[in-house]
Amino acid sequence: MLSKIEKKCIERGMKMTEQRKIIAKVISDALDHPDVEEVHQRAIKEDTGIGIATVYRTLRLLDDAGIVEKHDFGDGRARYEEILDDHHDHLINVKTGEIIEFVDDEIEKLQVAIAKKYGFKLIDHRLELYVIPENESN
Amino acid sequence: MLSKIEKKCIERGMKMTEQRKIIAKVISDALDHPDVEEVHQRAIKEDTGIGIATVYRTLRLLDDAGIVEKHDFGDGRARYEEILDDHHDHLINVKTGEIIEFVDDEIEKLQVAIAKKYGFKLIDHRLELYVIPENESN
DNA sequence: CTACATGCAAACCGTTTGCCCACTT
DNA sequence: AAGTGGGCAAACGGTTTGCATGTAG
Repeated sequence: MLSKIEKKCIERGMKMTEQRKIIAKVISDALDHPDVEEVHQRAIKEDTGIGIATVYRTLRLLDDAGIVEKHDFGDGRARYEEILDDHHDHLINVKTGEIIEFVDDEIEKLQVAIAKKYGFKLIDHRLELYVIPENESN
Repeated sequence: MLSKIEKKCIERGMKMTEQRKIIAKVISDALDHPDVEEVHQRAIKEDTGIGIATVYRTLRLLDDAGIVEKHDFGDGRARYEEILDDHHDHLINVKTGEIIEFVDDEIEKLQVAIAKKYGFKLIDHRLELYVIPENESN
């Protein structure tokens, strides 16, 4: 009855405290890209005692373990999401802050090709499209 | 004998003080993507008195005026480069910190198409390829 | 039982801002 | 001469860390 994210944590050798379980669950349940503050708020709903420092520490651990991905969408704080099998990039509606996930195989391939062209191997990338609703002027 | 970056500043209504001229020149002369500290260091070589707050203020001004572009390559501080006619994206060698500029029209077009597909207009994007030398393992 | 995790508050670090003086226009 | 810009140091906001205590393995 361990969740799959908890299993991953244990595989990576993490000591699973109550707090870490809760934080892992919050991330796993999230449908969005919460920042640390938000993860903290959600965690607190399940166990009042969790400190924000623990959230920071755990999120870093999860990031290092390759279980979550840390994003920086340019608003000054980090946002997190669980790494699942499906890779995707992000489209950010700058009017509303809404974030849409998308995949485009062609772009993915082109990226690898570009890296190769310069003699490198692509190990990571960041592609973010900042957009506004089609009809609006500014 | 005004440099073209200075001309742009004046067009945008900036009062051109000695400090701003120097900072503009530093940016214009830069072949790399200096952070604020680095711009400050280079500026100081031409006029010992420039304060770092002025560098921050001027860089922000230049960014707002669309004369420079502010980048965040994930190392915790902002980096700047002059906006010229050539648009390009960045390839970052994570082993050395070296930054290579590249353009790929096909990727550019695909981005516009993706935004459109979701009903948006692309106003900005960020594409960064994090790479390592082709032969190295990690 | 011991090494490691937590909570709290203080420290950090890049960046911004208030204040008062200096300079551009 | 008037109003904007600059320098300094203090404030800020997100994140990290030292320390004493608690807890998973």
